[in-house]
Amino acid sequence: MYEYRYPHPAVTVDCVVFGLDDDELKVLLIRRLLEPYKDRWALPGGFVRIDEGLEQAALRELREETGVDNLYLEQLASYGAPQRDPRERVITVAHFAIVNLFDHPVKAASDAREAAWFPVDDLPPLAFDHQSIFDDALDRLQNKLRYQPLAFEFLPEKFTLPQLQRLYEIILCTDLDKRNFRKKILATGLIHALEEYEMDVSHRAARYYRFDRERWADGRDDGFEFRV
Amino acid sequence: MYEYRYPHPAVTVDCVVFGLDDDELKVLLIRRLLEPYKDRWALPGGFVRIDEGLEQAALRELREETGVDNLYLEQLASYGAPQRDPRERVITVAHFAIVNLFDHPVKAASDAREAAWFPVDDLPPLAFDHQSIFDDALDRLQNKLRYQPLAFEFLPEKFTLPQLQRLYEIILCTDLDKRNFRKKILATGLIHALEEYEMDVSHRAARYYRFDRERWADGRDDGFEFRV
DNA sequence: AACAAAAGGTGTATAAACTACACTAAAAAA
DNA sequence: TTTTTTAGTGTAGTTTATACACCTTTTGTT
Repeated sequence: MYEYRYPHPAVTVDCVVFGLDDDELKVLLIRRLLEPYKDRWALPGGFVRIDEGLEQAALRELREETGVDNLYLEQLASYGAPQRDPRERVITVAHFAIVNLFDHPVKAASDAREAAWFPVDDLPPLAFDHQSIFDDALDRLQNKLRYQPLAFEFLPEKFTLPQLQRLYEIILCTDLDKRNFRKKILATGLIHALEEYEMDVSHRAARYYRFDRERWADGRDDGFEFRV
Repeated sequence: MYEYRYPHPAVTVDCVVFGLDDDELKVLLIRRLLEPYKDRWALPGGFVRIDEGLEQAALRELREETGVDNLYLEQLASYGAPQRDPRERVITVAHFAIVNLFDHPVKAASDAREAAWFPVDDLPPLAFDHQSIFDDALDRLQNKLRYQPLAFEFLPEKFTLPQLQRLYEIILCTDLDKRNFRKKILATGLIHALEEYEMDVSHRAARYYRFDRERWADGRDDGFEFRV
């Protein structure tokens, strides 16, 4: 047992993990094995260990519960309404994550837990306040996609412009003009054409491009001035 | 004593409170009375009580430590590096705040604690990881000022356009063109001219304007499309 | 009373960015 | 050879952003 002079809340991390699967934006959920909310779907997450950082805890829980390994992760916000967990006071530090399902398909979790990808516009009822955490995460994704190069976290190293445009259209729920989209995305100077083309498609093959991460990291001041 | 089956971190809130004072951007600090970092300056904050929300805790601590009452407050981020507090594991949920020092001058703290406003570009050494929390808060302020009507949180109900422009120039560390600034700020449709003018100035009196909070709250979708 | 000092207030021309829009090119399948 | 399907390209018109200089109002000074 651990003793404190004052009551301490428990602290957890939870992750909203987005991925692009089958031309749909999906989120990764796990089914709860224990009360409360037993059998309900929930965001992957768990208790922060006493000697690990927040991001470290999020990465560990994701690996343990869903086998997800290689991903983009940033902190989203903390949620601490006093009654959000019926067991005890629990404050959760929510994280926002993106996995590239092309290069790193998510295998079944190592333990017995059931994990599954759900389309973001058709979620089952979620445990705790996870629906509102999810809503905040989706807002963040839609906003940040407009002025930061998040899109490339969803895509393989080599991607085509129609693929990239579809991604924007799917996440932002909008139609974009093909010519204007290309003009803007190429004007950033961060996307380079490769001498490779699609194969095995039953129509004209699209050219592959890559995102220049180094250049983005360097000239971060210039910003990713891409607004759709 | 309080007992738990697993170790629990302590959870605190800390606040980066900005204010405009004497044509300078300042931040509110308190001097620590206890170890660790005794006598160092620190962000106001303290432990979250077991039955209060995070924002509620932030407001309470601010009132207790600095007497600040009426302010704009939003969550900034959480900081949980395992060794950030030498006593025990402490995770802090940092908040971002703005006080209007025109209408609500900050009186001395109720308890014996010393509180003071420091110019943001001339801070004393801070306790814990508070410098890096402050840095993040300043980034947030500078960014958000460009596309959200945060400026009005610093100013009195009635303000002049030169006053507003100076605020932008001070916070963004830049010079702005007077005519273009007025054009843009008025184009938002959220700032209304009053039939009142400055008095007791030894030069042409500036007109007063007010920010239309209701209209902003309504048409939030339209956004505060103000980019400097 | 006139003038100087100090800050407030106004418009226009140019450049840059954004939007709307329609056809040709390439590859495979019929 | 033709059809189907998707990739790829340019321009004109509109909107938005930028650069820039003078007059107005009030007070204080001579």
